[in-house]
Amino acid sequence: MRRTDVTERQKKILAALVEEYIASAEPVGSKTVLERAGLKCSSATVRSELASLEKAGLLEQPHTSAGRIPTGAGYRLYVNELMDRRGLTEEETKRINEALASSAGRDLFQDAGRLASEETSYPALAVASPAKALITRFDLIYLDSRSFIIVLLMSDSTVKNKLVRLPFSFEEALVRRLNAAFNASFTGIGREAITPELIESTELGAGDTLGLASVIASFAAEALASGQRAEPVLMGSESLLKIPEFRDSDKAHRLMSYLSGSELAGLPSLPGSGDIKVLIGPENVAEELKDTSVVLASYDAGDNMRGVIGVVGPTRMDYSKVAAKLSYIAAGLSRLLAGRSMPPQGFGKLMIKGDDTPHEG
Amino acid sequence: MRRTDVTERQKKILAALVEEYIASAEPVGSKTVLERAGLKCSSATVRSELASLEKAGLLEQPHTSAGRIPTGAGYRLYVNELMDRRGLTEEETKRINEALASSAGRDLFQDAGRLASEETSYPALAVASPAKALITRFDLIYLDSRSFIIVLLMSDSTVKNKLVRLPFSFEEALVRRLNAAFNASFTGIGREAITPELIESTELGAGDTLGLASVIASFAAEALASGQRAEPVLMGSESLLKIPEFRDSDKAHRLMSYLSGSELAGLPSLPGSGDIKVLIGPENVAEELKDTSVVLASYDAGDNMRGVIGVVGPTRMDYSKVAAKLSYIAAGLSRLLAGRSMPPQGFGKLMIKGDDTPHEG
DNA sequence: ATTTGGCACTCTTTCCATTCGAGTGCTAAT
DNA sequence: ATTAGCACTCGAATGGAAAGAGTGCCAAAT
Repeated sequence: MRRTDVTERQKKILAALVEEYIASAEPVGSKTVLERAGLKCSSATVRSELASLEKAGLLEQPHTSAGRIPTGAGYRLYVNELMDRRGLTEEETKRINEALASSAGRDLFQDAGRLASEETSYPALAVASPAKALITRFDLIYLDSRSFIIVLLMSDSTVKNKLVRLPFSFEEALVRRLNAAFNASFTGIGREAITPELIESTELGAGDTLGLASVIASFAAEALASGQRAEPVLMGSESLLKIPEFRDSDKAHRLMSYLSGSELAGLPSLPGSGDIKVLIGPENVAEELKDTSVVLASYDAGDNMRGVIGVVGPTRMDYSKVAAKLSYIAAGLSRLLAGRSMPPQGFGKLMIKGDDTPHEG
Repeated sequence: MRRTDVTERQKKILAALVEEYIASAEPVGSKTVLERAGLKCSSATVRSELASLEKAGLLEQPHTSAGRIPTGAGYRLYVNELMDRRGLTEEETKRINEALASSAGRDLFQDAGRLASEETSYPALAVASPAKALITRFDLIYLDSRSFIIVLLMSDSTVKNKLVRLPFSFEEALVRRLNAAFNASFTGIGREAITPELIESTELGAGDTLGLASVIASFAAEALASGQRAEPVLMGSESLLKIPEFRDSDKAHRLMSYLSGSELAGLPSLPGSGDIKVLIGPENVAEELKDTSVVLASYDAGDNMRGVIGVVGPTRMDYSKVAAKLSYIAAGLSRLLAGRSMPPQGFGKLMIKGDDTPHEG
């Protein structure tokens, strides 16, 4: 059971078996291991070694008289100690760089997720860790006697806005007074601090008899709340269907439903920035992921925000490649998001940060 | 071949067969038809009628000595003339109403898509037809000597914004001058009108020696462009896997890839608002959809915008139910989006319209 | 004490032949 | 026209039998 029980030769055998299994998706027998590991012994010897490894809980047999496949523990040992951490080819890094660069600016999360999925051919998900941003500043832009725009500058330097159009008239002066009042009492507070009492006192303070304050407060509350929930994007879930393990429609369906439906709440404590976290099969908490592996890479999204990008695949997965690619993509994201010190595309040539993805009629 | 060749009894038989096939997903034989249609004749008669229908191109046999299934033309006749357009049950309408109401405001497209998918148990997609919105008004909010916010009010009443932070200082007065200059020369124009010359003249006019104008112009151009492309959302594609026709992983994979990857450019000329369009199997232009059916409903998204919501499923589909549900959802969307004259959720009680979905660090 | 060749054994997979059954098409009688 | 009856067809299900892959173990060899 203890790793120290595993001899050098056994490690070599385990590594060969895992690699073969990753490539072939089929139980591996003693003969095949022998070939791949290039050992100087007979298949009988390998067999007895395999039996030991099985006793140690690193391998298992689907049934008597089939080859063996790694257990979760087997993969874990492989990933921790045996795996040869090769990097990416030049072509691969180039491809990733280009893809990230070309998506510059818009929908970076989505594009990064798509990229991760395409590169690994597994479903990918990307989350920006919830920002606990507060409101730094209010601006109310008076448009005409019945409408104005609320512009909120958040502490994480995002900007949110809403156009408010009312069925009755109000004065520009009122909007100005409200602007000042909100800047005074609604900045730097959390959602729970927005109470009916606060709204009422703001209303009184600004002389608002029309209820505008409650509209503004409502939007403020919404803005504070929306930052709270992470919004995971899932890309390329259809690639599951190409994986032998998920040829079974039911299995694929279960996993896809979980991925697309879940809040991904089960996402484990995020790894530190730049780190890679590999969760192998049974190590996953979520029941639905028990026989899949999850590889996560975290990136620095700037302004103290941390994001995670990851893929979900069969336990039989080229961990080395996948980890390298995710890691590289995550680094690229960090570079693009955290620094943002490179010139924007288009006409400009200066650094820009903000929100440019509105949608809604 | 001409529809007039089809006798009343044949229509009855066709209808029974289609309905049975929709329910069972398996070729239907003469005996089953007889039972379901409740005809006063024998199975032999039905058989000869079936043979006629087959000759007319409305039915086909997967192989000799199996039951029959409808062809595209068969479904078409059924949908056009035979289908009994029953409405929704009270429970169904209630469920849809509640779902739409609860999503009020945020991510309505996405939620509507999800709803459509859940209700029909087919993959659903929702598109807002591209708005050709122009910029109505610029507001530049000066934050501090190195940053300001650009707020754009678009002609479709959405609002877009961006926080700009620069590595050098500038005066509030400059920002004010630029604000006026952009309001003068950049409102009401299309993207193609934003030329280097225009930017330069604006720069000169406002006395901008720092290049701020080009940053603002760049964002303006981006805002004008982003409205142009429709952004389809696809929901519930995993439900494909529950459908017998798509138990085959390869088939499912092909379709899912098409749906998630495509620009949905193949979406046919949209039906008029309130209309339902049914595209049966081979009627679809896209090769990938040749053996699926697409049901589309359009809705009115306000401000002259039109959206489409639809589902993709097997040709064997309960057209009546699906059409009714989509139609009802589309009507609900129209109500929520076009009018928007109902009080917003939260603290407010007045009508609100705008953009509240920023994301990006 | 480890390694090895050999061999019996176990299971799955594949293949074939057979049967089974649903459904048709045709014909002759009504 | 309709119908009962029947021969026919073709896929689906059934049931071994044979093949193949791989193991486990033992006795001999190193």
